[in-house]
Amino acid sequence: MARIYDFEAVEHAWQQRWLEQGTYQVDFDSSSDTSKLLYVLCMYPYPSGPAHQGHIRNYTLGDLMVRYLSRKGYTVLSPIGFDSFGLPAENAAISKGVHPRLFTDERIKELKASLIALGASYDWRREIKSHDPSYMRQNQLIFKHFLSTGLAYRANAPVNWCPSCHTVLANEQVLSDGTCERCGTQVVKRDLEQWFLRISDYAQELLDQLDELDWPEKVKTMQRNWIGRSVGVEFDIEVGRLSEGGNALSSKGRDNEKLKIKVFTTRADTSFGMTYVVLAPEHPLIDELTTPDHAKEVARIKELAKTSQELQRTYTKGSASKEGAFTGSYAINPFNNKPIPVWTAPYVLMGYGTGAIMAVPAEDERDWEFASVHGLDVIRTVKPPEGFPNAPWMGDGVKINSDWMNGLDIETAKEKAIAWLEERGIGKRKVNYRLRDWLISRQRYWGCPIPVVYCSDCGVVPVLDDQLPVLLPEDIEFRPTGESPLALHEDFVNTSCPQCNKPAKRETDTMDTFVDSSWYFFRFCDPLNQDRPFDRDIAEHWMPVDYYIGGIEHAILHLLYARFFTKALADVGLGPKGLREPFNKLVTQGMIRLGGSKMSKSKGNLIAPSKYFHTSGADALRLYHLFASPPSEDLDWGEQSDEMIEGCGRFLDKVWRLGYDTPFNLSSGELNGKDTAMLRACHRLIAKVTDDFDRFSFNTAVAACMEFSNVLSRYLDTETVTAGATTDPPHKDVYNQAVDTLLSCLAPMVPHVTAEIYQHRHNKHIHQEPWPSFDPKLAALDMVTMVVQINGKIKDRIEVSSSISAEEAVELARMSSRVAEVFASLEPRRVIARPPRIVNFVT
RNA sequence: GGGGGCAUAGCCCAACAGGUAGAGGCAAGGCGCUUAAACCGCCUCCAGUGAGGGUUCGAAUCCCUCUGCCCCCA
Repeated sequence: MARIYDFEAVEHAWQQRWLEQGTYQVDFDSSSDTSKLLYVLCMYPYPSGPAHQGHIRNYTLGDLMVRYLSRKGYTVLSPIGFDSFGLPAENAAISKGVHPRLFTDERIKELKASLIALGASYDWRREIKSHDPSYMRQNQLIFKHFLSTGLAYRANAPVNWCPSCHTVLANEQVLSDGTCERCGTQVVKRDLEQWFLRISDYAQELLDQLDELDWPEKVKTMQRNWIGRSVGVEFDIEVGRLSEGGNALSSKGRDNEKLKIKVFTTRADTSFGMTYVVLAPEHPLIDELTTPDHAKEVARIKELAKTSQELQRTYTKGSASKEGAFTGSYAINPFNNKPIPVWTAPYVLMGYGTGAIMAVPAEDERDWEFASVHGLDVIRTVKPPEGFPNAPWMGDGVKINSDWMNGLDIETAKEKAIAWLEERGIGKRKVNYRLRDWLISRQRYWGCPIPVVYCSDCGVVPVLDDQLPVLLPEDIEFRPTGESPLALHEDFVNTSCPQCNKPAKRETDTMDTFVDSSWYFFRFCDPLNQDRPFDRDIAEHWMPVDYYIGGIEHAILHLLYARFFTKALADVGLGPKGLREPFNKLVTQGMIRLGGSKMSKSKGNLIAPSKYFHTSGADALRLYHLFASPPSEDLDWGEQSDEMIEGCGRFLDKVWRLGYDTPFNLSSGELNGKDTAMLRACHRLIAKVTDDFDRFSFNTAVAACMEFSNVLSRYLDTETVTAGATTDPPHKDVYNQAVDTLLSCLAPMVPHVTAEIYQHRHNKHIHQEPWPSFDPKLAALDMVTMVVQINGKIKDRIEVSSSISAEEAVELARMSSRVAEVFASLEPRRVIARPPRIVNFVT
């Protein structure tokens, strides 16, 4: 399709100019007016090669905000970097034999080229790459701070282990049937000593401070659910003296030490309905409580738990969820001193609460199903509504079968039950969180090494600061089995103890890449700092991020970890003291879909944006992304997308035609009615676009510009004017103002073509011009159409002044012929007037 | 299984505090321009808002039920 300007040349020239002149470089200056500093940030990308449509959408939105806010007089920090550690690079190394570093650097180059070709405005001096040694060094310094303050610790935790590949798998590498994605072998759980960050210490604060954030409610809700606060009680259940045959419990005869099972419940009111106890198969007391005649069954359950994923274990209808085994032991319900059987089942997880539950089948769905399968007792303690079927009842009701709780409501009974346990020293009120500590160990090569050394004499010793960063060895072998390459690298593993200098072993785990992305926004404020991750004062001036723009898929993990890091950094003295939250306003963009599913590399349904740079240009592609749907909605990439992008290109051609060459024969006399109408349209456009930008409604801003261009082209009537055939030519000043207004409003969205036309017209840089202002009086319409209704049915439309009073409006409406007809003989019962829009008569 | 979002013309989408269902674009068709075509300009076509109920003078908008699609959690 032929275009009237050479968009590739124009776009390339401006991109070079912005790069060479450092147009969007900003610096912190203690004299700057801090109220005029803004920080606009798009989530930094994982470098997957040339940009995909999701990137284009994200970085177009961010760039628009940067350019718009700059012109409103703010100093806007707009950095970009690359989240460059991660599994894909390592997989490529295994399958293609490319070194992850080369692979990654190549892809960063490609992605960076796409971002430049998109015309996005960044302060490139601040570019960060997570795999850059200077970034790794600071990452490791932060880890050491966390280690010395107890925020980082080591503990045993189960990992997904592929027995055939001899390797640890991330959850996403385990298929839904529990097999290894690479070799198809059944994955098992295996305990490993691993590193954790104590995010759970911050659970309450992470929950509370959500209230203050200008984030989409949806994201806040997801985080609340993820943190999963529940209030309840933790109490001990003694293991009793009865065995199955009614004989004294044989178990190792520990008379003086009664065995106790600790359970957590949010429904202490149902304690009288507790008919059994279930331990997680990994529970430390399992072996002690299992009697010899049940050992085989219990062993089977333990094995089952090892090989199933958490999802399968807890899923109500899942195959593993109803499995379980009796241990042979009995516990004593402290409320009524009755013996109840102790079971073990995979549906109870060791990682949640105490790893043991009191089971109340009558008031819990999963317990009910389990009890039905295994023939366990059910005792209702809440009276279900009349006619309720034979099923668990979780709703409100009066307590029954509960001794001294009978007749109470659930809330009161809960309180009394907790108090009862506390008085007797059996239990304690407790707040429990679903949020668990963050496991950051990855048994991988392409990540930031955890900077510690294991010495047989000194134990766990952090690597000295002056020996940081611990770098990844370059000469590394990647086995197709996926074994951790670092663990196999003798020179890397064997080192000396920083304390005693004796031979020692290096930690071979690397950090979860979410660690890298949990503080990069701080580093952007002070990216070259060698001594510290960043200077606190400088960070304090830019932080928090004013607009954080990124995909909804990061609603939970990344955003929660980044919030945690902000608090933790402040608490260990690295971050700005009072800064508890990193992202003030969050803008989440919807996904790009193709054929109903998410467009992604793994699905192989990418439509590469690069071709559009050549066929329609970056401006047209940007405009399409802004125009096609509101940012937060998903965008379906369909057959019409190409046509719409072409349409956007046609619109830019039109803008070029309207503005590049000034037509001849313009008037310079008095303004006539046509001229003032055009002038008012200018003010309306500025008002509309400003408002739309402020509320992230870019699709309507584009539409307003298109509408305006139609008005302008009708006003101009180019053909007639250039032919000199009109007796009523447009006014020169009005025409110029109209073109400049259009360019000005479009500039943040389509930066190249507007810059080019503006340069030609005024020899000035449009992106450095102030954002246009408007006169609200001129922006308002003076005449509007008022609707006259009778009983809500439209009877007439009248042109009225937009400032009409209610009385005048009713009077005019009554004079309307169809209304006058109806009300010639009867009076309306009611008149509703909402000037200047509507008058409604009710008979 | 639980929570959330969305549903308006053939398609993408507007309608901002309940007040004229249409701003803009894509596609289709027609006319003009042209030797012809493309480009360009003008015009036309097309829905009563997923279904049903409720509140209201008035509902795309608020409430309830249902259906479909998507997302998150289990």
